Amino acid sequence: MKYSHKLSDAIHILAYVDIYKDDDLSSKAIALSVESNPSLIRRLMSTLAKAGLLTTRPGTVSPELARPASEISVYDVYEALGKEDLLHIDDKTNPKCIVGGNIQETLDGVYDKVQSAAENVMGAVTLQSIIDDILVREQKRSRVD
Amino acid sequence: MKYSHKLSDAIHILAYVDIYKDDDLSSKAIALSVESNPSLIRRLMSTLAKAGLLTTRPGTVSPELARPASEISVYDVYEALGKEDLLHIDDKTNPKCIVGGNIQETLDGVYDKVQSAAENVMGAVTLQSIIDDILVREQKRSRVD
DNA sequence: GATTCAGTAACTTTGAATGTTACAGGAAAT
DNA sequence: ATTTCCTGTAACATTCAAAGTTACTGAATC
Repeated sequence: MKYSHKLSDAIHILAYVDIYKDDDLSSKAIALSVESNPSLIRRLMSTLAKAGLLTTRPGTVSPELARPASEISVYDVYEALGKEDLLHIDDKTNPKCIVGGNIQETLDGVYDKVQSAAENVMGAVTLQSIIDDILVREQKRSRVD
Repeated sequence: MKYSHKLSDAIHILAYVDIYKDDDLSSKAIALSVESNPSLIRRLMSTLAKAGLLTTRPGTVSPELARPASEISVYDVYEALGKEDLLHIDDKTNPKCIVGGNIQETLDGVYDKVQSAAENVMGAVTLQSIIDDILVREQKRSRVD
């Protein structure tokens, strides 16, 4: 398939809303930063709002983080977007075969462990740390330029 | 995109080769178990052979694990298939923006940590443990049937 | 040399993602 | 209150990597 970067874009949006809180936060302005289109940004923002990470008011340009960036983890964003599994079993295997008939459940167990490990790391990274990292990198950039 | 289950199928093949080592190991027979087609199986087996996990001889039905199942990890298989990243950054963001210009590198760092955690778990799971799990499940199944 | 099957290349189909267009409705300003 | 700007959302189009398919070459065995 096409690779998804929904998670990256959602984090981008949240970081943008925080960093540019006193500037233009319209979907159009954010779309320019993401290099995407306003509709996609609104869709993502709507999802984030429904998950309680962002507050918005229809008709107004007023997105805000629903809670401090230090209390939003990458896992929260990942969860908001529907927790797309990282690995996928093949759910079409021959049940009459010793391997085909059992491997789905076996791999489910293995993939669950992989998934949990990944989610634990996501849970340990806050939006605030991402924002800080972005700002530090920006300072380094402007020093060189 | 379509979800990939290459990893699942590759593990399926290796488990099959070990469990059915005294039976028909033709790509056709394995395809019946995977419920896929022989060509796809051959492609995957070719990749596994090139990575040194499987030995084959052209023209003969003689696939064998290149080393004991206890010495092959899920990570080895994952690596053999090209280590497809689990999370993907959006590589098209506006470099003129504080967020767009830095978030790719920031997220690279975060995703690397997620990736490593996932790979560590994969490294701790052996093909042998998967085979054992399959066989145990099969015994339970036949007891009930 | 006929048959079987591995190995591989080229092409088609599938499906989930992003991109696009359009429109109804809320908010603010004049 | 009507104009303007924006959000929220639905419907549709496009993209692109995966799996599926077909076909061919060449190795091994009989």
